[in-house]
Amino acid sequence: MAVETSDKPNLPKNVDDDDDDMPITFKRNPKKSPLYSEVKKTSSQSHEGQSKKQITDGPSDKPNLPKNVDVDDDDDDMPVSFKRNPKKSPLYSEVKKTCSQSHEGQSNKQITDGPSSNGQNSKPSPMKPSAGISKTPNSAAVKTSSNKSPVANSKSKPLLGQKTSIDVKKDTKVIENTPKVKCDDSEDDDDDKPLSSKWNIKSNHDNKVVAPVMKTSAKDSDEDDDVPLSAKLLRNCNSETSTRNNDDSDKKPNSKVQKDRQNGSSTSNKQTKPSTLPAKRELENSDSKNSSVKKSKVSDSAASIKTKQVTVKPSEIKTQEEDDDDLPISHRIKKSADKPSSTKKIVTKVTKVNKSGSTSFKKQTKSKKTNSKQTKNKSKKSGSGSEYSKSTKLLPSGDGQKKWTTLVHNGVIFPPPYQPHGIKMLYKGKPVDLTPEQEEVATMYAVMRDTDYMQKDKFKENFWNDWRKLLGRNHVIQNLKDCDFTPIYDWYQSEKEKKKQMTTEEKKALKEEKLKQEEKYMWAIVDGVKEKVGNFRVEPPGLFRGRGEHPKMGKLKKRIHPRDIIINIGEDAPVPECPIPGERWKEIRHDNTVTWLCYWSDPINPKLFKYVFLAASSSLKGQSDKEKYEKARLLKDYIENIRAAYTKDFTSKDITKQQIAVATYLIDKLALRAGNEKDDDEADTVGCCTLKVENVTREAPNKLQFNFLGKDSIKYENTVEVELPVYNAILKFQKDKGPSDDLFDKLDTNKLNTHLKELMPGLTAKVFRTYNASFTLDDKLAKDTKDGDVAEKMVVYNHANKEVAIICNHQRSVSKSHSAQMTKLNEKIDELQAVLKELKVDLDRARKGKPPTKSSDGKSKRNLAPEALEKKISQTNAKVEKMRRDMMTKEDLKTIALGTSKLNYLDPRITVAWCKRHEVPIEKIFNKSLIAKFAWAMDVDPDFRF
DNA sequence: CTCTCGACTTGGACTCATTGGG
DNA sequence: CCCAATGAGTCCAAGTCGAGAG
Repeated sequence: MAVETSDKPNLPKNVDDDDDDMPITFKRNPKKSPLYSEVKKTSSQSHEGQSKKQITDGPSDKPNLPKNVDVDDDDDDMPVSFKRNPKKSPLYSEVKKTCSQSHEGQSNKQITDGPSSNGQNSKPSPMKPSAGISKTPNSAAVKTSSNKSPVANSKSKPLLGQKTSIDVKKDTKVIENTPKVKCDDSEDDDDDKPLSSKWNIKSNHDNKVVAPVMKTSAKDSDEDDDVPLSAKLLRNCNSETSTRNNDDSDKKPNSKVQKDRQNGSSTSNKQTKPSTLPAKRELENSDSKNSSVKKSKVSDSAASIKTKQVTVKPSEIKTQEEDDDDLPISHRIKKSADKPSSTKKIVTKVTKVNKSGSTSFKKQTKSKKTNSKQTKNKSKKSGSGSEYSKSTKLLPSGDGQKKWTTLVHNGVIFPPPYQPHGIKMLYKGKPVDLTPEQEEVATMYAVMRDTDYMQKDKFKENFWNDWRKLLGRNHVIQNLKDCDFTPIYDWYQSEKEKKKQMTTEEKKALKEEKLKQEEKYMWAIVDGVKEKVGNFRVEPPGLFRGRGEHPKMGKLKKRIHPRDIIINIGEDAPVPECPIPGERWKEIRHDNTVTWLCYWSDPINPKLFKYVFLAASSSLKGQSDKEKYEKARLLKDYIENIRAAYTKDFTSKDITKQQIAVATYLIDKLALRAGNEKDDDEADTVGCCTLKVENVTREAPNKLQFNFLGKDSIKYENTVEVELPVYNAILKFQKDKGPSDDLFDKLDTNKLNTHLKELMPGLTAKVFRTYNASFTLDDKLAKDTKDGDVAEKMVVYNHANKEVAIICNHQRSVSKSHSAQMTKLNEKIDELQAVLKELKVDLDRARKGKPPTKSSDGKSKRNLAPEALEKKISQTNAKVEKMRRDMMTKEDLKTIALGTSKLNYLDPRITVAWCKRHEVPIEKIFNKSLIAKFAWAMDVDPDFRF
């Protein structure tokens, strides 16, 4: 059983192996119906990751299974969505989190008063109800659900019951008690039972009735919903204070008053003194004092509130946390567990994460609700409509939902002002005087001499246009051609050299200095928990380095000032002091429906913004990451029917439908990106919906050759065998069009996604990438992992990872030294071969009692026993083998980037569970930052399957 | 409905620090 | 111990996608 179970799920993709073999599937199916369903699924998945070029898979897959047929039939009659939804709908809604919540979220947004607030206010409004898509009912649910679970079931049967019950309990607890203590308990529970297990379980159970996933969510949401994660965290943190969420919300109203606070500048002035102020301030006293002083407007109540909410002192936090950071996660977890009461109320990040992780999905749901509620309260103060809020479960992940309750941070750090070097460049051979501003830009250009940009006319042209504006019409310098930047370039090189020459100590000192300056910007306190900030450094000025043939490359990206920056921070938090004397922030907002801490508009394209977010290891990011993977897993339940549906539409008379079907097929099979429309002032790249006729070449009888530039102008080349109807449809779409016409002229990403959403709640084009990537990993690992040592298992993992990278077309440029390295390795191998040869000769001689030959340099060698020689030979052989393998891998991976998929597409729970099952240390696969980022996945059940 | 805005994820290259083989 | 290769971390460009405005 076991075997079967495990196998089944995975089967599908056989990239390498046997695509055709339906046999396998078939064989298996017969046995267990449940399994069979799984099999089927798999089979349907035909994609193959194979080498980029070749993906051949058979279309055949889908058609085969009997079951499919059934399904299909059903489906055919009604839209897939229909069938399924009915059952699920309720659940489903939960999952989504919907939002009917229209409550206000707005209030938050509110803006700032600030003088400066130019028009910017337009933030999105708060929450919109996103409509829950209740519309789509599903009927297929039953089937689906039954299908999937087999695996899980078999595995965890015993556990199931248990776990489940536990879960429930846990949840309950949580909900009910607010007290921190309880929370802790709950946490513990969670820890014991990995999330995954929960999920699995649920899904298993559900089987017959409802789609697993959904159910889960439903459950969760119900229970947990009331208590937002953040709240829990908060509690923990504050436990001492005994502050609760409620308090917060209650207070809010008051806080609202504060709203009027001035923008940072004024505030900052007041605050000015201690730079650290902000950080410290939340603390108890400091606050009260400072706050009153600082914020003229802040009401006392507000201040007090503040105190309560953020109990943690930043400084303290830091210390603790920092300590923790050094520890391995596991330790940290433990530690945190221990910490509780004694230490401040600070919850370590890890703890938090775990917690969230365990329940995150649900929690999230609830948190939203709660949030919305709170928000409302805030703005209006009254309305607690909890019920109301509840109804709004279905929030679209998008926004409108409250993301935090309290947010404290110190803003951003600016690059140092330009230091003129005074080196004169030459114009027509003569030194030219430049103002510091002119020199700064000249230096940016000079420094790029060695890059490829210098070969591009567009780059030079754009640079010249911008620089010329700085020089002024009548400047000596009249054209770029006669400019010689060499002196500046040389100066720059020597500066670089100097830096390199610094002693380690000097470097260290410098580093420390930098750290000291930056430290306060590195952390934010979100709902009482200290979290790392992602990019707190404002981008320095420079020349725009667009990728591919970007029309704006070389343009001057001007310096960003505080007056360009909009700060988002808790109402009760001190506005960060403006680091540049005499300047002030553009605007201060208190919008808790978004996660950014700051933003400014992109100087190159004012329509775009640059945001400062929390780091990937933050729970806010972790939560959404987890949701992403859960959504992808949900797709697993729908994929069969979705495939059946689009297959059916390959021949639809409705051209739009047909295009949607084919596009969906390509996205599913090839993991193409959606392909939004692009402006003319962007590089000309495409995704699925924007494919041009010329990007796809047909090769009879049924192959399609793709060739286009995708995101980041990375080339996508692939020839794939497709199902005949697809081939014919492409033929039809290309007919009577020019090479640069849109292949899918009736389609855009909006329509496509709208359609996808009818098939599955929350489904969008990019979910297929996540799904296919994670599914492939899970499948490959299950299929290919054999007994062996860690190194061998790593090979299996890396191979699976590589396959995913190929599917997703994650490329990297070949390193400059690649060929040199290969040559070197080859030489070494040759050398070793020579040694081998000699050793063999010596062995021969030794066996005959003769002395060894002389070594190449004429020296005589030691007389070795034949056994010793044999040993040496085998060692050398092993060495050669290893080198060969290394070379192959290196050559193999020279253009493939494994990191991207690991970071963005592979559900970490697959990896963690696999590591647990096969006793591979997780550190072998995830580095420190990945472990931090995936903290939410670390307690997954070893039986977890995607 | 379409277009634009806004927020957030994805992604390759660069930079800096660490590592490990000679 | 030294240096190149590796790997971690940073940077910031370039996508995706929801939602509101028109």
